[in-house]
Amino acid sequence: MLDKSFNPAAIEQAWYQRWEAAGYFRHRDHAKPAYCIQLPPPNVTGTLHMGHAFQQTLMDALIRYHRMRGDNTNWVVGTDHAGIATQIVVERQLELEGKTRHDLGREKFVERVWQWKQESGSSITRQMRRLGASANWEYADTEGQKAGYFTMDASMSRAVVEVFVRLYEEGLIYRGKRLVNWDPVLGTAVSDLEVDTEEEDGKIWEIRYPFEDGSGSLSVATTRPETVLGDVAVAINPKDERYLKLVGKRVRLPLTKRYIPVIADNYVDPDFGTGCVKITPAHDFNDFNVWRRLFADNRSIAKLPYAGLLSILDLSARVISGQWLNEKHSKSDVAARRDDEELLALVPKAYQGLDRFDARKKIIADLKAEELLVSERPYKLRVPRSGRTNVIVEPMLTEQWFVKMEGMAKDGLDVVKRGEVNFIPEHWTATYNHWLENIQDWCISRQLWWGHQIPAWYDEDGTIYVARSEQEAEKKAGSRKLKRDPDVLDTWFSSQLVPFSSLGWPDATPDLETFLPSDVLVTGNDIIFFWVARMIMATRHFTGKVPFRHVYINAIVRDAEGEKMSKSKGNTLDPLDLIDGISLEALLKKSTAGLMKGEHKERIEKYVRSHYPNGIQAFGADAVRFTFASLATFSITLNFDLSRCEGYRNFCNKLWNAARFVLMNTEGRDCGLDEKLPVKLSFVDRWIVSRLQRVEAAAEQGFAEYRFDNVAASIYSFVWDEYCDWYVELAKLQLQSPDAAVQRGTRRTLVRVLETSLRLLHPITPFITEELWQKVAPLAGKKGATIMLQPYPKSQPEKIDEAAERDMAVLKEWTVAARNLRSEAKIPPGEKLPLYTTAAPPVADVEGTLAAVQSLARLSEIKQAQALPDSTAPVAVVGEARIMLYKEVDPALEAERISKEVARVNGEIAKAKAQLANPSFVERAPPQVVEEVRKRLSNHQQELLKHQEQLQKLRGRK
RNA sequence: GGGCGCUUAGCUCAGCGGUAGAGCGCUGCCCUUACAAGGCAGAUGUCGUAGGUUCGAUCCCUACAGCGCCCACCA
Repeated sequence: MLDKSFNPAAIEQAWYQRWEAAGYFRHRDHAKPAYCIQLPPPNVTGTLHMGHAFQQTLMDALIRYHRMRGDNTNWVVGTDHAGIATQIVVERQLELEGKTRHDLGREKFVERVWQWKQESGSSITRQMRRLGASANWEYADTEGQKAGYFTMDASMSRAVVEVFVRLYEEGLIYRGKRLVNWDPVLGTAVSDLEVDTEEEDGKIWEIRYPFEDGSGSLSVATTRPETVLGDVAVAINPKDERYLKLVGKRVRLPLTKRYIPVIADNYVDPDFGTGCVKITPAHDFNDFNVWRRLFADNRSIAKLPYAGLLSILDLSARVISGQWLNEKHSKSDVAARRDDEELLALVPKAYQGLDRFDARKKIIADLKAEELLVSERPYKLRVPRSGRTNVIVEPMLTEQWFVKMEGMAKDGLDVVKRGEVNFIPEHWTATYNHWLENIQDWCISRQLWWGHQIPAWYDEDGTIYVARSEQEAEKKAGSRKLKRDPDVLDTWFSSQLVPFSSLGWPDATPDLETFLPSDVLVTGNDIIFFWVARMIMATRHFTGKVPFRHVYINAIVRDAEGEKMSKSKGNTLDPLDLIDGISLEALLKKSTAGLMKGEHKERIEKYVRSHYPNGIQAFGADAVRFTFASLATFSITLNFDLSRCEGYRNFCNKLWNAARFVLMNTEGRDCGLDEKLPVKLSFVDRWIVSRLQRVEAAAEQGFAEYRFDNVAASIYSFVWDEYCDWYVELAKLQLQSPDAAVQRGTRRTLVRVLETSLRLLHPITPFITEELWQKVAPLAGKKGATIMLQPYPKSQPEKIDEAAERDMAVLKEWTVAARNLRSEAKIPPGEKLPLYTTAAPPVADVEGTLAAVQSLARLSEIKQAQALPDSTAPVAVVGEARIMLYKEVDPALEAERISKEVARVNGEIAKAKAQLANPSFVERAPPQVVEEVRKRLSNHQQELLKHQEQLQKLRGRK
């Protein structure tokens, strides 16, 4: 006998281990249709958060659904080496030991990262197992960790090198000196996507630049005064009448002895600020472009000697003495000038060595002192910060590797346009398109140690040899001595290859043939650019195929109030705490662990105490998964509500108890397995079977449309509202039947419908369904080691029985009406009363229906008569019939109740009449709609008459 | 500045051209031998505002308001 209530902890882990050990998660048979999902590989440093749990619930539901449908499923999983994130984690550890990575040296440091990874990495994959993820852990697992592939392992790395070499050979990867976003703390370039630009409160300053000839000055505005030191020109708009005559003149750069020219460029907006812009080409993207347009490729550069690329910051963003970065200036051009000496100290000594923000302060003070500061005003500006360290990035001119994006981007746009890849919900296509249409070349080199080292070597002359190995490079270089490029690749460079590298590419493996393209990618909208777009481009380029057919963009998980989850607010939830439960004390400790500032702590504690006064209950993985499925609409956000989770835990308990009831009434008895014995099915049996077909169809449709909410809701209401609330109650009655064939039919239906419901639910709630199925299935004549590999229920339209559904609707209507009379008349549940009716229910099985109503509404008997007894007892109108619950009640109260009914019906009548009185409605609306309204009107009118009759009777009594 | 999305019951959300739905919450009455993590009954909405299209609009169109997200080189 089952326990009285559902206890998830008792079953979950045991089942998972059994499934995994039995190898049920592996793909099985390449002759069957393939179904493949690629997991967005979580960072090895990561722990499971709500977003993961949500995504993985959906992926697992799809995988389990397709596995049950007999598909050859392969959920390819793995972890990402997460270059920057992981390096930071290990560097922090070293910090605690008082060391930096430089103390260890590159080789030892990388060793250390690997060591860390083996010991504490991939804890996230262990957490995924708690959720029930039926992932193919052994697939592409070259490290034997049962965590899938690792993007730094040998086979994945091989693909990375191969891709790099091929792209280089095709001329799509190049090395160049470009302005890039530079993180001065990490000391590396980052890509455009890794920079978050937020509006912040800052200041804008206006600075005066005196003319060389002493004829006055002009003013420029800036939000970064420290860059004054690197100015090489002042620009105005060529159409700006005010300044046109100044072009070619020189101004003195404040705080220095340099003179810089006034130039003209369309980039300048004459209506903004003073209409004059300082040009700092080595430290600003716009200025760099101006410089390129006007000087770099312009022969007139000879006339503008000092307008070079002047760098004034080192790679940690401290002010240096100043250095010309473009060759023309660094060599002969500058040296030939007369005023060289002035230039020797490009940046005054006073500023050298200062951090960029200290330099800013000093420069402002000095400008003030020299009366060159015109104004200082508060200003909202967009500040670019590094996504990882949150420090302000500095545009820095450095040698980096880039991937040309134009051609691949065009192809990426085409495959989506052609519908080979579809976004779900569809509107994400616009986001994808917009980015690809405006894509810039991708800076892929990072000045880090942890990652795939770039397979490029240089000889002493700086000639580049890109090769698959050092040997290959040496072969190319001949006798020259080589040095390998120290940089590593952007993490996304390897992740973009996952759709094919995980399947064995560059080898032509059977799995590559079978599982590419995968069926659907389930991922967050935040990595459409980082990952989704790049996978599409790379996979197309190297395999000619798309990586996946569908991209399901899942909602962002927020807290119950719709707030972003963040540690500093204390509103984060750990999926494992929802599964296992957690006490308030433990939760408090956990929420405030590892915090830097004391002031947050109080606020977080307050939040936690008020939201989880008793901690969090253990809901179990099934309830958590069901909650995620129910909330998976196409909305952009998902507000995770604990009370919702509790509701679905209750649902699991309901299912558990329904099974408990069924088992109590069927185990050891005749459940109709012997086909030779007669079986009688009532319309109630046929009704529940009919309803089951409809739910099966709804589930199939829901999965096909990725409407997990619809799948969950339709099964939920079937199990609870139909099977438990009505069928089980009526089955109790049928089990009392003296007819063995009726009993047999009832047991058979009870068992079969339950067994099918378990299979229907299994993709969403795997644990409870497995546990119950093991007990229920044999009673339905089914055998199997696991529900996981049983066929998913399929709707059989021939079992839809509309007559039974209609009759059941009448049964429900009568029952509810009678119960309602009881309730309104405040009759205690224990008291049984007779019910009078003026007509029989319009059903095939009148006797059976009346018996059911009598039982469900707790009536002593049902009597049919021409007229109702002359009584003030409560009366209801059900279809053609009037029914009376035979108990004298206060006529005034009863009159009031009926008056309410009359008012409601009158309202309906008025609405219908108004519609029919409109000639154009009657003429133009479809006939069946008009007919419907007519029928509704006539029904309501009849009902009204019956109510009025009763009302009169009651009034006569007063 | 450009783009996308949202606004429906107290809360969180489905519905998207023909009598407004769910979960949670709320109100009564019940520990009725599957389940109090439950049963039965019930209340609750000028479907953001203003126009338009239509026989008919929560649903389609336009404008406006509020909220959210993404992209963008205005110093």
